[in-house]
Amino acid sequence: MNSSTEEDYLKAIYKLTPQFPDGVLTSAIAEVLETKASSVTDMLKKLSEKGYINYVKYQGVTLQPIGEEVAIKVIRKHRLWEVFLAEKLDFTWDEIHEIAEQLEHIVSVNLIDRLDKYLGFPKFDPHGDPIPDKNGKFQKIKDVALRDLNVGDVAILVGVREHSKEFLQYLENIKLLLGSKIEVLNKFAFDESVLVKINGKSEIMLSSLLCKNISVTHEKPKK
Amino acid sequence: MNSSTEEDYLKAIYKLTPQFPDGVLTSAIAEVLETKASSVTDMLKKLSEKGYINYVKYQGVTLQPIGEEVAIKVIRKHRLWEVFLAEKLDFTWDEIHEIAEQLEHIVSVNLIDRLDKYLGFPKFDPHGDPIPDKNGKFQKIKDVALRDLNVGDVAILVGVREHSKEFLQYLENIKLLLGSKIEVLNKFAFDESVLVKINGKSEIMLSSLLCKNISVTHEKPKK
DNA sequence: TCAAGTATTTAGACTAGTCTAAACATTTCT
DNA sequence: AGAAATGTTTAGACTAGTCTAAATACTTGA
Repeated sequence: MNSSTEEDYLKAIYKLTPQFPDGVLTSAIAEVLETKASSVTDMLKKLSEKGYINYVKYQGVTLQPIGEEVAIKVIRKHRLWEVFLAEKLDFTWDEIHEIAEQLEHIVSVNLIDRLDKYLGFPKFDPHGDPIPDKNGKFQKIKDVALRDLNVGDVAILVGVREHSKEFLQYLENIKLLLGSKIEVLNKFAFDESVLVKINGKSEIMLSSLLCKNISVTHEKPKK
Repeated sequence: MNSSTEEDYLKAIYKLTPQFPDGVLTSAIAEVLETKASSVTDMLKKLSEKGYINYVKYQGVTLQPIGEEVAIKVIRKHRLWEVFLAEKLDFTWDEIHEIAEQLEHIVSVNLIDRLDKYLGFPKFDPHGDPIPDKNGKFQKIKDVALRDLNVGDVAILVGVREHSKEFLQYLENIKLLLGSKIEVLNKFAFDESVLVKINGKSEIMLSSLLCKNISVTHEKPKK
């Protein structure tokens, strides 16, 4: 059994792995967990002794299969609870994350599979991120940043790459939600802002930073 | 903000208060929390300093209004989650308690009120215990132990006074559930066992211990 | 290649919660 | 009332996790 702190570390390492393929750095973990590097070092030693990770002093850390399994399970729980909060309890995009941060650590053999069934085995969470199934498998969606579309392209919003309250609240405000249709009307090179039409209705100018953090695809993801 | 350990202590004190009206004893708290008396003493000092309880060395402890409020909130959360687990996820009577023990500590201003609404503002949990509303008010049901009925009495099962897995599993097995109709056919003085008919169908002999822990009433509780 | 700068680890201290063993109160029994 | 039994508290130690400050390793760049 792992403590919820251990789970948080494993999840953080898992999420950072794509950016640090040959070893996640201590400082990167410290930053996402909002803690100090020295605390991270302590925990890495512990997780290494327990066999969850491969840790070489000063060289960063990679997950062992068993550690990845734990991380994926936590992510599965997190995302299923997010679906529950959004669909059943009508929480908005920006509210669900921090509640799910707590719910993801609830321990029960059956609970999460029953919840999965109750929700109809959803494949994506409310932010468009894929939900691992019972066996830890999930579909990787081939998405692209809104920034990389060309004028005239039409796409569907399938995910966000940033989960801050401010960002998500802004998207809710302008009604730019999962599944929204986005047409690129114009792109302005000088500040990299993009003029789009949302769901064939409202036109709005999106900043460079915004466009970098919005994932879109030409195909609608299958539910 | 209170830690979940503090919440557990306040809840335990609250539940023990009826048995110890002028001061819950350290040893009683230690027993229900499955911990040592010395640990309890430490925590009582802390809760006392924080103003949640009234603690006099060697004299036991009573709740301050603010402590009672915290306890009732935790109980509200516990019981609402139990309703969710039983009604939405089809968990059985004996499984829901330990999952709810974890869920009761989830912190969110809105979560529990939304859950309450989603469940249709239930007044009783799956064990027949009343659920405090938003303001901490709840109906006290006037129940009586099955043991105290007379031959010929007919009653409805409205609650249980024991929450062990073994006890609850037994009741599930013999289909003696919340709302079951119970007719007292005979009482045997030598071992205080009772012969009953359940829902007008099966006849069964119930032991003294069982009858002590089953709460019944002549009126059906209003949902 | 070696000095300077940056990142990481170690050392030692702190908090929350727990425990055992010893000291101290309270209750009970004669 | 006083001794014995029981219950409670204190003292000191332990674990998990965190922190600051100092020491150490790695990286960069002249």
